[in-house]
Amino acid sequence: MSTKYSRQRETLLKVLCSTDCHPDADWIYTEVRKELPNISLGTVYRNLSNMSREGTILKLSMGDGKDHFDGNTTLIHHHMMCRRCGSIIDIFTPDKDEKEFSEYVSSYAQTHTSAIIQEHSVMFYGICSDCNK
Amino acid sequence: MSTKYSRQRETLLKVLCSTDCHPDADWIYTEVRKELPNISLGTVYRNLSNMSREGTILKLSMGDGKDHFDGNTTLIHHHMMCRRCGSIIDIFTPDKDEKEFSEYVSSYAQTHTSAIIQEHSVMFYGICSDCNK
DNA sequence: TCGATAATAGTAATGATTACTGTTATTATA
DNA sequence: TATAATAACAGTAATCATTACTATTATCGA
Repeated sequence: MSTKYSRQRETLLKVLCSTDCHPDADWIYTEVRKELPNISLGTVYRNLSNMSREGTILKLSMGDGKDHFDGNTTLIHHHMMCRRCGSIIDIFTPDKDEKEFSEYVSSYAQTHTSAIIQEHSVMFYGICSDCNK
Repeated sequence: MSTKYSRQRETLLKVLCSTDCHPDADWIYTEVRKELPNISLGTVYRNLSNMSREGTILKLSMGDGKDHFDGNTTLIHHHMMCRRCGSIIDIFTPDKDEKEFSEYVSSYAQTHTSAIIQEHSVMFYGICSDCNK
């Protein structure tokens, strides 16, 4: 069951990678339809699900009832959800700091449990700079 | 609009606090019905929502499509979801370490963004000790 | 005891996501 | 290039978690 090319998936990925707004499936659906008016919502969901499972994109569950997606997987960074406007913003940190941070967080948990820690995700909540003006 | 007592809420809280399995709304509904057979699912959701907003209980969004709840808010701890069985387990850490950890995580983000960081949640993913046997 | 109203039960509605099915597009191979 | 196998699709129905609505009930202060 090798992966076959599809224009739908290519376009979807292009749309997702050209924004930093961490959209949900419906936003992506709306945007992709501007280029492929007949794409189906199921196709959007299926591709988002497949690509996040494979690690091509990132799925974010921030507790607002729907999943958000991030096309930027090359540059490690964190996310904050604004309590006022609901937007999700990136928090970029220097690579060297990030390595240390990630190591600290995972080993912090690993030293206190007999389970095997494979991954972790850190979510921040607060007020974005736009809402704070 | 002061809060009035209700046996439904009391029972729900008692049920939630007497387990460490981080149940979802439906599990809680099933359990509470053993004591209050006529409680409605809406009442469960409304109370879970109210109590987590007030901080009486904790809502966990771990990315499996539904919310989980934790009645233990007095002892700060972390959570890991098992990739194999889906269960959520607690990771307890010494109080002094926890303070330092929490401070480190939030200041790590705060020094790299102009947004106001208010809270953070750290979720771990891996294989629980039961699944690792 | 009574009145105001918070909370409820029961049900309908919503919103996000998944499943299904017949059709289309991709790709390896003849 | 034609063909055959099948991955992916469009369109739609179904599911699941959650919220909204409404008439009734329970709490609680006066």
